[in-house]
This record gives sequence, structure tokens and C-alpha cells, in this order.
Amino acid sequence: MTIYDISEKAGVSIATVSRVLNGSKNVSDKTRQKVLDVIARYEYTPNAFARGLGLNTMKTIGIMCADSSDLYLAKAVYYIEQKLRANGYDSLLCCTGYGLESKIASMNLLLTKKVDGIILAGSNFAYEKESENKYISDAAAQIPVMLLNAALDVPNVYSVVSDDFTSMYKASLQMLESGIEDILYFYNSNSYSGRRKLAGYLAAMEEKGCSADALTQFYQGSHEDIHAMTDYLKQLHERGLAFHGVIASDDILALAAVKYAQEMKYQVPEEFSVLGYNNSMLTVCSEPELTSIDNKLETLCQHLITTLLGVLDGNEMPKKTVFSGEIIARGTTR
Amino acid sequence: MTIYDISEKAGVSIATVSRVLNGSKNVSDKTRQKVLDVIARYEYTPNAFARGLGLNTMKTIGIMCADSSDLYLAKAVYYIEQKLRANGYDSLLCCTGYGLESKIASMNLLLTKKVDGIILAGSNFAYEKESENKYISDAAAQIPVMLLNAALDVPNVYSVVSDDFTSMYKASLQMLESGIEDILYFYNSNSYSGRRKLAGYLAAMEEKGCSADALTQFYQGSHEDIHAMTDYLKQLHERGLAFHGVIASDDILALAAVKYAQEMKYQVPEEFSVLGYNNSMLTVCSEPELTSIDNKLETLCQHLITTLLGVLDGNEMPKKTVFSGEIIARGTTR
DNA sequence: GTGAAAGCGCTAACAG
DNA sequence: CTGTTAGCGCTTTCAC
Repeated sequence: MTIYDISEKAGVSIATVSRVLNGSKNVSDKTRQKVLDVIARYEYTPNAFARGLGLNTMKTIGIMCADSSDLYLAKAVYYIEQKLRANGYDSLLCCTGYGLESKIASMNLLLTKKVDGIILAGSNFAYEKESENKYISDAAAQIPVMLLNAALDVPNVYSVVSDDFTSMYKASLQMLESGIEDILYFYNSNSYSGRRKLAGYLAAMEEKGCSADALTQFYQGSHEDIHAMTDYLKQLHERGLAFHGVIASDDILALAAVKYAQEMKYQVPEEFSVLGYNNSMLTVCSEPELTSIDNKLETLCQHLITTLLGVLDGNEMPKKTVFSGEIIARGTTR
Repeated sequence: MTIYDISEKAGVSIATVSRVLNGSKNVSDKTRQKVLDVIARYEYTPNAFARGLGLNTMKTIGIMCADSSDLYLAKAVYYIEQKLRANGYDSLLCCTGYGLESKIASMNLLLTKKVDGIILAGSNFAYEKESENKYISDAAAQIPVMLLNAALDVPNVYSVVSDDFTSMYKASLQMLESGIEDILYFYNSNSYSGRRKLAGYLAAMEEKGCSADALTQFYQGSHEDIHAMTDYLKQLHERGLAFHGVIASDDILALAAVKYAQEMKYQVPEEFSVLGYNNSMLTVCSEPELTSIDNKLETLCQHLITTLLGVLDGNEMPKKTVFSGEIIARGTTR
């Protein structure tokens, strides 16, 4: 069933059918109804490919994320997909992993499929070296690129971020002022926001005159293996590193720290404090429950979509938007 | 840059360019190389929409899931997307929520976009009432439909499931034989696999001559609010219901049960046992860690994709495949 | 082994 | 308000 069949059965031209299909004003009510009836009777739906060819768009957005099964990214993907579809766009999902090569490959794939825009969900897409961000600016030369939790000053790329530096700075200060000086910073990512978080911690430590040299610990194992993370902390202890607080770049690392404290028989939070990040479901899994930083993911996603839609509509939109995070106090800090 | 431009610059016809693009045998090596050179020089990529129009496919599969931020579904989506892309297919993601109406709407959307197949990830898509599965058979009249964790005997729909009945039956028997008779069954879904799990528990209870009447508890609150789940169990206790074991249809419900046990000062597993389902990341979050049933999600997904690809290739494929689950013993059972 | 030409189904400019 | 027509860019017979 094509537009020709419909036009014939309705006794009008294909142009008229196309008009009613696209809600054009220039059709008489009578004609419109006639066409609509035929369309309904034959359950006709326009061919999306032909439409795409004519309009040069199929109203789809590419979503790239390293790993959609990651607790935080899964939520991001969920929010983004919902809001896109509510606005008539479909989502082409690409889980890229954390390697640059595969990110580039996915990017090219999406470009080939002629999506209308690309959303990079997760700060790991923005590298420190400028040359490694070339794939982003290249893509932005063709279509708008949206960065969630990362920022890049390049034409046609728009950034929406949480102020991770300040969040971490404030939280660190708070823990320091609660009397803990040997706070370990436990992180697993050197991504854009990863670097900002670390900087926040370091700024607070420096301000209070505490040395962070040995206390800044990068964990590079699996993102899901809590036991390995706990073991890592135990090894630090065995090697003589003293710490009575942990600030983690992610709730799961924080959870590992709580486990570590339990194994060490520390009273939490009396003798040992822990702070997580993302305010995920994991915060209520530990005992005591985890204090964590909420970076307002849904708000970020909402804003990101609004901005993207604006750009696609040809409006001038802010290149970078920053939201504030919030410390959600629970049982692991005092 | 179109195929015409390339044909002109290479001094051949568009038919020839199309042939080398599609790897046709009928091109001389010299011509092929010439065309390839031009393509490379101008970084030409064929227009996907035009291609789709001609071939009537854009090599895309629709993935529907109720909530891609759900721990289990997120993993499923991840595996599926990976395996699809490895085979040259893209994934159009649709998070439908749990209502029938919105599932139907999403289904129609995907059909309109002319995807090559649809994957329903999650047992909640198959309803008990046959009439409520009409949207699935309707879709299957057009393209293959794959069911993950659900089964339906309808032409052109293929099912891949874990044997939830047997897994639950065995696990229940095991807990009963460990000496606990008052096992509460705590569940939050009447989906296809939800019904199978419940049946497994009931079969074991009956076999051991235990009444399950008051012990079968359906929880209908939020899927993420552990506190509410724990409260629900406390209320049951306050109303006089006695139970010293909990078998849950999902790890998060099981985690709530562990919390309940802790608040009740029960020793786990000596005085109180808990069993979860899905063997998710949550199992290592509780103290002691959660015994859970692994339903081999990655295997299921792998098989589902293999089957789908086979169907798309025109091969005869099994209508229903069943895998066995496995009990992963940890600290909450004895 | 290569080219000419007829679609694929729709949109939009133009004419009336 | 409605119809005619020329694309959109590619695939695929059918000749040569």
C-alpha cells in the first residue's frame, strides 16, 4: 500500500494525500476526511525510508554510551530515550566500551546511518588530549553533538554538566572538618568529570593543609567487582597506608570502602567515614547507608534534550550549562 | 557526494559503482580499484535512506523493554545491542514502561520505522490473557518477534527462556530441606516468568506438605524503593505472620528481606534464610552476601540473537529454547 | 564486465 | 484548494 494506492481510492492526487499526511492547512475539510477514511480503512502507514530520502532525516538521534548496563549510564540512557521519544525522535543506541577506537567506529556508524544528532552519554568521551577529541569535532561538523557530563569548546557541540568540582570540594571539606584528615580518594576514571572530582578533593585537602600524595588512589580493575575493590583497599592498609575516610568517585567504590571498614572492624561513621558519588540505588544497600552526591542526572538529561531540540530547530542555544550537585547525607558520614 | 559524482570522477557508470559498493563479483579488478580510490579520496559513504528505500531494510532491530534502567533489563539490552552490532544490525531502543497501551504504541512506532525485527526484552510483555498478546501476533505478521524470558506459541514469534519453574522449585526444596518451613514468597510481577517462578515455589511447598496460603506475598510498590519493601515485610510480621525464610523473585526484594532480618535481629542464615533471583550486582552488596539464582542472561541473549539472525536469513529456527538456571550459593542460605 | 534506465515511495515547488 | 512533476540516491534487471 503506497501513497498512490490511497490517492487513487480516494480520488485525489498524491500531493493531496501527502498534504493530509503532513497536516497541511491547504486541504478542504471534506477532502481531508475522505482521504483520512481511506487511510484508516486500509491501515496505511507511509514508508519511512522514502520519507527519509525526501526529507533527509528519519528523526533519530544516536546515543553513545560506554556501557548501558552501568548503573548510572543506564539511568541516563533511560531518561534520554524517554524524553527523545516524547518529542518524536527515536534512539539508536550504541554501547561503545571505553576504548577510543571503538568509540570512533560507533561514531562513524551513526553518521553513516544519518542520525540527526548524537548524544555522548558519559564523561569518558572527552579526553584530556585534544587530538583524541578529533572524532567529536569531526562529527560536529555534520550534526550537533551533545555531551553529558563533559565539556568541550568546539563549534556545534553542546555540553551539559554537573559541577563535580564544587560538589567534591564541599564534600571533602565537610569530611575534613568532621575531624578526619587522612581521607583516601578512591577513583577509577580519568574522564572529564573524573578529573574535576579529583581536583575538588585536592583543593579541599590543600586548603586544610593536608597532604594528598599517597592518598590519591586510582583503581583500574573491573567496574563491578566489589571484592577486588575491597581487596585493593586492604592491600593499601597492609602496605602501611593509614586512612580513616574514603571519598569515592562512584557509589560502588564507596560500597567497597564500607565493606573494607567492616572487615577492619571500624565503626562507621564514628571511626571511619565514606562518601559515594551518583546517589544510586547502591546507597541504600549498605549498612549504614551511604552518604552520596546527587548530580541531578534527570535534570541534566532533560536540559540536554531541550538544548538538542532547540539546536535542531535552528535556535541559538547555550554551549555549556552547569548544574549544582547536592550532598545527600546518610549514615556513612558524621 | 552521491553515487553519480563518484561514477563521473571514476569514469564509470553508477551501476558499476554500486557493484563495487556491494562487493559484486562482476567487476574487473582494475575497475574496482579505480572506483575504490575515488571513494576513498572523497570519503564517500552511500546514503542510508536511499539504500533503505531500494532494499526495503536499513538493518535495524527494535528493542523494547519496560525500563532500561532496571538492573536486569539494562544488562539484557547491553548484551543484545553488542551482539546485534557485531552482526551488522543497529538497535532502536524503546523503553515502554509496564502498561499495555504504551507497549502497543511503541510497537507501532517501531513497525512504522520499518525495523527488520523486534526483540521484547523482559517477561512482562507476555500477558496471561490471550487477547492482551494480540499486539505481539499482529507485529509478528509483519516481522519476526523475539521474546526474552517469555514464551508464546504464535507464528513468527520465537522464545528464549530460562527454566524459572525448575530453578525456583529446586531452590525452594533446598530451603525447605534445610529446615525452614515457613518460607515467604515475595514477588512483584505477574509476568510470564513471574508466574513460572511462583509455580515452582508452590510446587515445592506442596510437595513438602507446607501451606503457602498466607505466605505468598505480592508487593506492588516501586521497583527501587528498598525501604518500602522492608516496611512491607515488617507490617506482615506485625500482623502476626510468621516466616523465617524469604524467597524473592528479584534480588532487590531479597535485599529488602535481608534488611528486614537485620532489623528483627535474626541471625542470617542461622535463623533466617533469604534467596534472590538474577544473581545481579546486588548480591554482593548485602552482609552476608546474597544467595541467588543465575538465569544465564548472556547465554539467553546470545541464543536469541543467533535465532533472530537465522530467521532473517530465511532459515528454519527453533520456536522455543529453554536453558537451565543455576543456584549460586552465598551467605544468606545454609 | 559494463552501462542505460526503470523503479523504490515520498515531498515540495510550481501551476492553475 | 488541488494536481503535475521533478527530484531524493541507490539497486537491479536487461541489453550489449
